[in-house]
Order: sequence, then C-alpha cells, then structure tokens
Amino acid sequence: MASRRDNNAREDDLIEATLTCIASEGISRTTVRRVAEYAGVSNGLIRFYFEGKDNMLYAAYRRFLERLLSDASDTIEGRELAPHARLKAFLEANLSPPIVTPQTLLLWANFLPLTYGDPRMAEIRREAYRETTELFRHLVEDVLVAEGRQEDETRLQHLTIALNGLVDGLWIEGALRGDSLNVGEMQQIGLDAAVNLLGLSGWEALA
Amino acid sequence: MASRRDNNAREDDLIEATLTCIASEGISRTTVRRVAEYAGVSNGLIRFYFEGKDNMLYAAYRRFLERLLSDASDTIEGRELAPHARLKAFLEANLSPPIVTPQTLLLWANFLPLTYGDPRMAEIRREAYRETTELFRHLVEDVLVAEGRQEDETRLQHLTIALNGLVDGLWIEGALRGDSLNVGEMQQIGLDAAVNLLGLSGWEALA
DNA sequence: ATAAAAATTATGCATCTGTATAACATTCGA
DNA sequence: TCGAATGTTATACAGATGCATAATTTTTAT
Repeated sequence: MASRRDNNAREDDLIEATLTCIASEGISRTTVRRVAEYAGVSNGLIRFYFEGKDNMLYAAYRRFLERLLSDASDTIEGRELAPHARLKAFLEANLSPPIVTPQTLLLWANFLPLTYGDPRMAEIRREAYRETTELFRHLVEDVLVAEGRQEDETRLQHLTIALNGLVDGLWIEGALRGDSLNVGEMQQIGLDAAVNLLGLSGWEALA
Repeated sequence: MASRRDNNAREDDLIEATLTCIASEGISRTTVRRVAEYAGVSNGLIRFYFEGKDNMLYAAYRRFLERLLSDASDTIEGRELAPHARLKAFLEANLSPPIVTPQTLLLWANFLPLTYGDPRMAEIRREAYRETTELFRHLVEDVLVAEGRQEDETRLQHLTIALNGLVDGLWIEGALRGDSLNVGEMQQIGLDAAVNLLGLSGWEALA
C-alpha cells in the first residue's frame, strides 16, 4: 500500500498525475486507473479525493490554467519595472519554456474540447481567459501612455487583441516546431513583431 | 438497411460523419458505433471501407486539413490579383468563417494530440503545415518585392513566421469569443496588424 | 492503549469499445 | 437470368472503463 500522505499533498499528487497522463497519453487514454498508476496509488483513491472523474478533470484544468498564467506573470510581479520593460519581460516569458513546449500545447489542446458541452469546464476557461486579457490590456495601455499616445477605447482593445493573438500564434508555432527554432530566435521574432504591431519607438523608450 | 450508395459517396459520407462526430462530441466520444450512427449505417460498414478505426481517422484528418487550406487558398487561386490584393484576400479568408468557427477550432484541437504518438498522424500534419507555410512565405515575399524591399532570407522567414502566428492566434481568439466580435471587426484587426507587422505602406500600394 | 476517524486497497458490476465474422441484400457481368 | 462480386447488417467476444462498496491499514483523539 502506498504510504499515507498529508491530505493536500496526496490531492496534489493526483492532480499532477492527471496532467502528466493527459500530456503523455491524451485525454482519451486518461482513465481513472491510469492516473492512479501514474500517482502510484490504487484507483479507488481517486473517488475518495474527487467525487468522480469529472471533478478530477476540473481540478486539473484549473491547475493547468493557473500555472500557465503564473509562469508568465511571475516574471513581472513584485518587480519595479518601467512599462516597456514589463511588457517585454511578459512577452519573453510567453515565448519561451515552460510555456512554449509541446507538453503545454498538448494539455491546452486536450482540455479545450471539454469546455464545449461541459458548462463547468467552460466557466473555468472563461475565467482564466478574462484574467489574461485584462493583464495584456493593462500592459499595452501603460506602454502606450508612457510613449505619450492617447488611444481611444476601441483602438486599445484592438491592439490588445492583435498582440494577444500574436503571442498565442507564436506559442503554437514554437511548440509545434520543437527545436527547429531556438528560444532566442522565437523571442526576437515576437518582440520585433510587437514593436511594429503597436507602433512603438523601441523597447528602451521612456516617453 | 441503408440503401446502397456509390463507393466514393459512401466513403465520403463516413469521413464527413467522422468530422461531424468529432466536432460535436469530441474525440473521446467518437467511436466506431457513433460515427456509423451519424452516417445512418451499421457499425460494421466502417470496417469494410477502412480497415479499422485508425484509417478512418487518418482519412478524416487529411480531409480536414485539405479543406482548411483550400477554404483560404481558393479565394486567391486562378484570379489575377496584385500581390497586395492577394495577401489581403488570403488574410480575410483566414479571419472569417468557415475557418474562424468553433467547429474548425474544435476539430483542430481534437486532432492535434493524435499527432504525437502516432507517426502517420504526425506526417499528415507536417505535410499540411509545410504547404501552408510555403504559401504564406510566397505571399509575403511578393508583397515585399512589390514595395521594392529587398529583405534577406532570415528576415523574410521571421516576418512570415510572425504573420502566420498572428493569423493563427486571431483565429483562436475569434473562434473562442464566438459572436462577441463580428467578422468585419476581426478582419480589420488582422489587416491593420499585418500592415504594421510587415511595415507596409498600405493595401493599395503598387510599388 | 484503544476506539473512532481517515486513508487506501481490492474487487465486482454494468456498460462501452474495437475487432471479427457470419448472414443477408443488392448490383452487375455473362 | 443467374451466379459471383460487392455492399450492408447483426451479433458475438475479449478487454477496458467509471462507479460502487466492502475490507484493510494507518493516523488521531482521548
């Protein structure tokens, strides 16, 4: 029998095992039994911590999206950075591992279809998407203000959508290409594109 | 008994039924029996046209990627268009239905995980990706030449990757937002962003 | 130290899945 | 027209799956 663990630690193990299983086997092959095997415990234990398979997947999806956001936002949080440096750091994080990896893309792609047809899954995604969008919006707005530009609400929203899209698209390309494009090159492409897209004077500008 | 159909027509039905099933139920719930039900035939028939479930999925994935590319490239093929008009039309097609729809994104997301772990699936994706990338590259190159710009190979590749990424990212955003953003607005965002990203003088420019 | 609570395993059950196969129906060439 | 080729169905089978539950072990409270 697997030795007992602190309540939270065990639940954590199971959530991580779920993510590992989905990333390496796909959602179709992610069964209660296999997740238990990944975690090194008996299958019945999953029912003890989560009422059923559904709740386990909810918890795993929440964990995945939280980590996706924190992997990027942790690089700018708590640091005293000028607007341009903040946006730059945020973009760089979004264009490099652990975000730009096949595993992350795989998890995202495996979960996404579940958000159609399952309202709770949809809600989890909407909430995370809202947070990310707001963060992008503030970063862009601050940079534009720092350059002395006064854009109207619609224009700001459109620029944010475009930049967000650019980052997402490069994320997919980077993850799919594997190692045919190195991290520095990917970041260079993204940063250059962002400068042109937003019409910035550069990354060192200070208004 | 379902009345007999011409060989190709029946195979077609089954492929379309597979795509419909995946888009509306997800790959996990896409079983031989359910696909047969969608097509209005008995489950055994799938084994007659495809040796097994795998071949059925290969055929469906090929069909999906072919259609994805042709939905966009048909708008510029065979027409006498100037470089700028060609790129503009291609982008517009990639930023509107039937490409920007939840169904298309769902099919893409459901298939993607299968391309890891199954070499034949991986090959199907690589081939389609290669075609799309080349098309993008030529469109961008022609526009730059028309504007009298002489970019080196690396720079051209980077611009192409960025533009391709932008389109993919906006595709995801558009499909996820549903109707909160209309088609014209999405196209406007994408076209404006492309002009800035490539540093074009505009969409009517002629060198 | 010991009984109650909590954590973990083992096992059973009904259902679903892919594949196999035999039977039945339709088309077509001679 | 009739027999063979082709298309289609129905059913069976072994294995996997989610859920349920009883048994067993470990921790905690007193």
